[in-house]
Amino acid sequence: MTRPDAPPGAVRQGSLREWNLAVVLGRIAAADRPPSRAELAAGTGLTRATVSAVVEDLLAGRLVAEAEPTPRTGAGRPSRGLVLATDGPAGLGLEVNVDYLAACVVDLAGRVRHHTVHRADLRPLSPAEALARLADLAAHARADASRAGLTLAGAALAVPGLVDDAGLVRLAPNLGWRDVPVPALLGGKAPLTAHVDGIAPLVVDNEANLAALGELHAGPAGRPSFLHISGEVGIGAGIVLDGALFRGARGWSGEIGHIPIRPDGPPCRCGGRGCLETYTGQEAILAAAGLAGADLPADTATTRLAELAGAGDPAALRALAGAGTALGVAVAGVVNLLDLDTVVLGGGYAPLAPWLRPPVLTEISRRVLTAAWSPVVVRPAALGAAAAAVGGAGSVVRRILARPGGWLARPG
Amino acid sequence: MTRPDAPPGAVRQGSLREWNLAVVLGRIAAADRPPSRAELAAGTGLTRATVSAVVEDLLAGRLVAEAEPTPRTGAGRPSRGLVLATDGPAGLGLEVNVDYLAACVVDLAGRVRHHTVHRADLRPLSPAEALARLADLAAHARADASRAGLTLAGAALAVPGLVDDAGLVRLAPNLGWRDVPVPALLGGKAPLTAHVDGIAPLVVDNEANLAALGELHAGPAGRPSFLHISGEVGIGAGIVLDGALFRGARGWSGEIGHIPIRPDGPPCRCGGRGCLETYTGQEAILAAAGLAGADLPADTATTRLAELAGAGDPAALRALAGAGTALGVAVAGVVNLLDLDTVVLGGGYAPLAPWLRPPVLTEISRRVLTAAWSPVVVRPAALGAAAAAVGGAGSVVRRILARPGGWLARPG
DNA sequence: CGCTATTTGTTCAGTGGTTGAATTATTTGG
DNA sequence: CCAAATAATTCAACCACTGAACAAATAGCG
Repeated sequence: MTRPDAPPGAVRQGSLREWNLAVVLGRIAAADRPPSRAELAAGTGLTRATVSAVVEDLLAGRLVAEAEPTPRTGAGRPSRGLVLATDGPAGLGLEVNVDYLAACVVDLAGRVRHHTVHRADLRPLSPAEALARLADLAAHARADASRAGLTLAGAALAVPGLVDDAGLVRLAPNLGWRDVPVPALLGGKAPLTAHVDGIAPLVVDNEANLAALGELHAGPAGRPSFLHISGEVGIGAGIVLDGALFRGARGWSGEIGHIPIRPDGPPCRCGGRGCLETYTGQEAILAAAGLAGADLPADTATTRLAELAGAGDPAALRALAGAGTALGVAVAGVVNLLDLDTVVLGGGYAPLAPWLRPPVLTEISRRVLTAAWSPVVVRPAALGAAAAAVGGAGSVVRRILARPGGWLARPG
Repeated sequence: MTRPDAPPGAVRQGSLREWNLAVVLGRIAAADRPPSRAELAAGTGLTRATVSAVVEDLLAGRLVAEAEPTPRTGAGRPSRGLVLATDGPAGLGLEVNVDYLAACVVDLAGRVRHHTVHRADLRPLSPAEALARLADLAAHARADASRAGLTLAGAALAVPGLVDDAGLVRLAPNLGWRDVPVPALLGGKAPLTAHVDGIAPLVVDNEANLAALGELHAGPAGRPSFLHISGEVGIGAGIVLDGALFRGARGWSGEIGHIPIRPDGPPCRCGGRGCLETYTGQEAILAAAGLAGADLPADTATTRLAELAGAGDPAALRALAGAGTALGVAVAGVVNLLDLDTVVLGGGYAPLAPWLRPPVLTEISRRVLTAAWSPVVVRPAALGAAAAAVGGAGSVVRRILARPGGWLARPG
């Protein structure tokens, strides 16, 4: 059942050590309390001698550190717990969205060590201007990280749109961007991050994908499968299957907004009819709640809607119930198809979760065959607003954890 | 982008060789013409010395053989091409379905070396009786394989229903089975297959899953993503993502039949309303075509429907157009969500593909955002009726190819 | 026919990394 | 203060890969 796929590449001599570095580091990262070398040996099946040698490399490379000795536990020589270093490599997470910019730094242990959000309507700005502002935030984050002894090993930028492999933003409708070569505009002058073999200096990715990754790493260890729905102007989803983000054949998975709800429903700007977005998109919900004309920034309008619903406003409640039912119909189909056990309401849906959750659950229990056996969890996202930036930064450090060889081999 | 997941297990000394055995074997399996040791060395990055040593192990273990020397090619010592052995391990594939039993043997190279189909209405029989008959087919297949010099290394049984990890058939509605302990009933007396470390002697799996695996292995090499739809009485789907079958959080993925098409459509036996199955299930299509009362076996009825449609019968054509449109609506949602590039019409849909394909394509082009960029292929299944048995047998040999160590370490 | 160029496959000393057992280090308990 | 217990390190042995030299087998050419 595990890894039925053919091995991708050959294994050369040194790969052995590289692999075991990753194994031991992964165990340290996944442990709930600092493990000793002996426990690592027992857990991995390696000998204590090997674990000692591996750990020595990791200590020298500032990837792990020895924890403070614990008070006392039993007889024998006390163990020295190992923890992920908090003064080694870190990831830089960036986000451009319609009404804010964000930058954050996440260390190896997954802790957010720096976080700045710059609120502003980005739509009037050109991509170059917006990215120049973002570069300022990034420089500030970099300086802050440096003061804390952290080295930025890579960066990930979240964009609300379709991105290709080279970091070209094909289309970000709500920003009004089209074919924007982000890496050239952002990293133009000096490189943002230190060069680390195997880590891309800047990855540009869809906001929904990175937010889903953030949710993945914020949650418990394991290999969960869930759907993370980002309800913004458009509705995007990040799909995590067996603990890995699934990007699709061309990297464009997650277009849940255009799942048909009623084949002959209202026309959608995608050309189809009755797509989910026409029922549950931000504009549709606000219009149904009577907030259409207000022309507030998206963020404010959602907050307003939540306030109205909390106060019992009938139009707001009706709008949210209708949206939740449509969302539930779509989600039920997805859960039936993929057998997911968790659905996360993120982005603009997170603050509306108290009102969206019940109708979604109703549709799931009505339509999902296996819901009776084992229930489906529907919950708001654990990470807050700028989840995508945190998720992006986290994806950088996760890659270092998965392949520490590149970091250890660096000149510095 | 490759393997961002943490390494699952530690790497001990001997794993190195084991891994390289799999790498070299995988290259031999994927090559379009028998590769030489030198070509393998160049392709894998290993030294010729290492490849020679690895190949020696594979030859000794009857996993590969040296091909007949080719006429002539150029200067230098002639190379000795390597091919997968056709007298080594093989997989046994079995299938229980509503109106037939099947058994087949597939060798390492993926060739079907034995295939028996026993047509009979299985519904009147008890599970024990049906499985006793299947055991006869299996014994015959085993004897035939033995005569050909093949050793059965494992078996896979396809069942049209929900199966749990232990091989217990929770529910197979069309067979009328519930909580049937298949392994105990089938393998009761003597083991079907030789014991091979790392290969389960008998895997019981959903028919749609194994049929999708068959389609995966019958297709070109690579890591494709596609949806394989088995249209029988119920509609199941096998989901292949990045070249691997996706089973879902609990192993129950693929319930495409209960994707909502119209939230307020006709009631479905699942308890929901307007599920795909109520539009495109075999019963629904036959009823719409006016073949409902005939009470033919499912297989015959489908053939009849294809004949009528081929002769231009208006009711049949109308029924198929309607079914295809509903199917297309569901498929469009799936393709939007998962960014698949291929949809395979299998099972009972394969013979109906000429009529189902056009409306499905219409809905996709109308509703899938990225269809304009890069088209979605909709095609009938390459494997015929008993695709699931072949797929199951193939999954056994694929596992040997992926982890040859277990086979090589066997006592015999 | 014999020689050279060329490519394949094997042999062998060398090396990196793991193994297993012995050894050292550090604490608790009597 | 010593024995028991557990943690971590040291070291010779071993396994698998590396690199280079070597043997094998063929085509081309005079």
